Amino acid sequence: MELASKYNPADVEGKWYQYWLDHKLFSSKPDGREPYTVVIPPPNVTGVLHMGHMLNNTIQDILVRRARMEGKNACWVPGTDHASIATEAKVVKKLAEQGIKKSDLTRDEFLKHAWDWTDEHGGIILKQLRKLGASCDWDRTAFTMDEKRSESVIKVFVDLYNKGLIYRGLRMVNWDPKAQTALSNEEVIYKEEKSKLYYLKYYVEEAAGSTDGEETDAVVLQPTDAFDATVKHQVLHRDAQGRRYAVVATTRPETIMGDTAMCINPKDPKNTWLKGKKVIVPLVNRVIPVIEDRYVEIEFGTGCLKVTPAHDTNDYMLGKKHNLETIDIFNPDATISEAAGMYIGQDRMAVRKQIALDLGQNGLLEKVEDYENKVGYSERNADTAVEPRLCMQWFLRMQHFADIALPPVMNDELKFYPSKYKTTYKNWLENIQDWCISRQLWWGHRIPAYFLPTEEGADEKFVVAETAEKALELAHEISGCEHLTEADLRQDEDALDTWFSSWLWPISLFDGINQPNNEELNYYYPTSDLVTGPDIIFFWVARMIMAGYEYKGDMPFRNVYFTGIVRDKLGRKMSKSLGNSPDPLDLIAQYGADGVRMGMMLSAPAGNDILFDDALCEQGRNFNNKIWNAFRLVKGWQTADIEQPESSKIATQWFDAMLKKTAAEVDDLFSKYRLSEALMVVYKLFWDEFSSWYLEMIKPAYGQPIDSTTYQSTLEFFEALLKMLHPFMPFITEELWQHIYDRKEGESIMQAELHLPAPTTEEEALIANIESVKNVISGVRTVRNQKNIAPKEVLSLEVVEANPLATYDSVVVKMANVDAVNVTAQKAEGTVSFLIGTTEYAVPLGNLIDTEAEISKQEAELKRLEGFLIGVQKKLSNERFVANAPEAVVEMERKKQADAESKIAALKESLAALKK
RNA sequence: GGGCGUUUAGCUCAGCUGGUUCAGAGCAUCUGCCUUACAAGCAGAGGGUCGGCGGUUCGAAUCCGUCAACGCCCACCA
Repeated sequence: MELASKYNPADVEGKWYQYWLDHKLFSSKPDGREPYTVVIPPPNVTGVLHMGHMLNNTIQDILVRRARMEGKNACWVPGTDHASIATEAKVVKKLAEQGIKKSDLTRDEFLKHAWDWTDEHGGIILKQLRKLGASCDWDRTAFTMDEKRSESVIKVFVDLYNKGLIYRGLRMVNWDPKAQTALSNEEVIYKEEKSKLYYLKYYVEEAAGSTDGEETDAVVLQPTDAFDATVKHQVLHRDAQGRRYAVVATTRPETIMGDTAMCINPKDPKNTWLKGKKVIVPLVNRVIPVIEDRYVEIEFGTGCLKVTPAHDTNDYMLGKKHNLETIDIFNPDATISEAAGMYIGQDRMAVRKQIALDLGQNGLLEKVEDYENKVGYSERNADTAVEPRLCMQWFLRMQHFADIALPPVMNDELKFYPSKYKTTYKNWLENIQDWCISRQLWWGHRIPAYFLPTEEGADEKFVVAETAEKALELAHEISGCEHLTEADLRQDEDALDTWFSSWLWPISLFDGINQPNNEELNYYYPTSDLVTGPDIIFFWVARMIMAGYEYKGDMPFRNVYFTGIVRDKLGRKMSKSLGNSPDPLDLIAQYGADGVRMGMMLSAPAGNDILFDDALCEQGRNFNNKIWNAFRLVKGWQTADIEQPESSKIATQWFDAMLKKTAAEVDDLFSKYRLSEALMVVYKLFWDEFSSWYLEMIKPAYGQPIDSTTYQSTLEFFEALLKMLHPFMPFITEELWQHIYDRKEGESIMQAELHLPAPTTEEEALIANIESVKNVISGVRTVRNQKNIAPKEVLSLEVVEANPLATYDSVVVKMANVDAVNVTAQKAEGTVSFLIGTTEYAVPLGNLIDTEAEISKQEAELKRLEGFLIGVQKKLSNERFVANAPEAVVEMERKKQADAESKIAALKESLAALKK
């Protein structure tokens, strides 16, 4: 077989992926083996692969492939999410481009368009995952809106409603005016923003000619005076005509049309004069009462708060408490409504500017200050500020769920990696708020609530049921009206929050809601590892834990591995607008899937953000090439029935030990989810130990055959290395595994088991000895480098007094290219020497030696050692150290001292000889 | 405002419950090599007061306190 000198991923990746598919190697069915289950975090159905997916799915694939090779029944279930709000927005946008407005379509017509869109773009991302090598059981591919999943969602909704955990109510919710839907608290992202603080004048409504005595001791401020929040006395404002007014600081002057009160803190000395008064809303001229509530911060602004119950969560709370009127001045798209009485139909942001001008012109604006505050934005429409809005929504009571979901995480039954996220989780659950689960969208699971016909003005009546037929039965029961038909019932228009379906994912994928305790569910659940980003810990992870305990009575997964966020090499988040996000498929085309996978993993320490750099993929690609070429070398050898050289015998024993040692390290690292370190360990094993040391030790002279004993061992080692690498680099390892021996059709490295025993004490000792041998060889090579002696030129090596590594001389002879390792009592003249441990080695160079340089080198070393010795002696002469430190530590120091002394002696002797 | 985390070589990071000559790895850099698997390579080398200060200890990168910088999460100050 001819092998090119460079590995070409494109030649093999597609071939092996198809092979795996053809032989159903990803497929899993319950059997007697231990299950290993992973459910994919479902990407948006119409999305495309980005670097975050790349990282996330590479990690999952590594875990799954490794588990499979450990003999577990590995099952990785793929699927997609309908992503209600995001997908609906995309469809609306596409329709708009065609000149179609959503409002012109019926629900069914719109859904037809949405399904068309989904069918067209859906699943692209799953196809892309195959390029990466993802070993998902594709036969199990699910969609959050497919039949089984939809049925599960509806069933759960009805169940929770019947349990009294779901309720419907008029509440202040986060409103996305662009998508025109409510959002959950978690879907709102607060951003620090530069804005203005407007100080508005609210004149006091004066009974004609009245003055009262309350203000006699008040300080009268002129409009030009500065405000001082810390004042401890009454502060009263009068205009030129002597009229009294209060000043309110607000960032949202456009909401004054909705003001129904002004609020002060009852303990605020500045504003006591306002107690019991009525004030006039500027421009609007509506008279509103001054109410008192401790909620108001005395120190903020002037201590006066305008209360707009319809448009601010806190104001709403105040409104309820003080029985205030609620005036909703916005339309659903955040333009000003009829109810406002002015600026009707204009956008809120435009009105803010306009009203500031109008207030100023009417002398109602005291001043404007620059101000930084936080404004909530929709997670899905980053440019749209969320508007608090009062409307009827469906909610899920969360306290019950918090109670069942907190303990297992806190007591580590369900483990988080890294564990710092336990705190985040705890914090959220302990301050849990009810979940707004309704969305004013069509794309999603429609809420199974059916309204009965009601007379004008009467309270709405509704029933909740899985189907319209069942709803009708219930309707008959509660209304007592037998003549109601399905047509009389009106189903709620709202859809459910996307996460209301994804929180069931680990159960619904095995149809565990529709068929509780079915065989598959009982086998695969709880799943093993969940790999996801910390940004969806509340959206998804926490809620899956809740649903898991509610509907299966058990955790949905045993471990959660939180990945970092993929950033560019400058540490910036990858984003479309910055254009700093490479297309993963381009990278795969350039470096190969294995190269990109390795590039991702090299930079992905658990829990830290990863700074992605193409250079890492290059490193990955180079490694592929290294593996490829090592294989070319080995496969190029001819075997012969000749005796195994001593050096090869040592080498095979040593590398066998190295394999065992490294496998144990890798096991340990995997158990801690330190995958990038595990990869690094295998990388070094292959590149440094196997390629640079082992293969060089056993390499026959050019054109010579290799003995078959060594050759067989080498193939075994190679195979073991491929297996260790396979989870990280599935394609190249399969390609070479198939070449290394003849394989039967259908066989795959995927199923090959790798289990190595831990190294014995003797093997550990051998490894340590070979480390010393390598140092000796490096020592000789350094001498060559310094003296510019070609590797080809044969040198001699002397060991002074005794050779503790004599057993391995054959290796030294071969690797350092020396004729022999001779023990001498006294170094010959004209040698360059170096120390390995306490043993002195010398390379005779005759007249090549530069005595001066050698002397200064050795003197420097002597100086360093003497300094070191002083430090050790100081330590040992410290009585408290000798008395308090453990015996082993003291003993170690004594050895250091002895070693240093002997080295110093050797150096001095050597220097004396040089100086002769 | 509360909480969490980070700070170690030019870059990205290891260094676990203080003590193996402990200051490490990969990449990058420098020097010399087209040596018959691989220049996407080989052989060597240099590089850090472990963020600052203080403390505990015989002994601190490691434990405690404090300050600083950066990052993230949560929170109803208009």
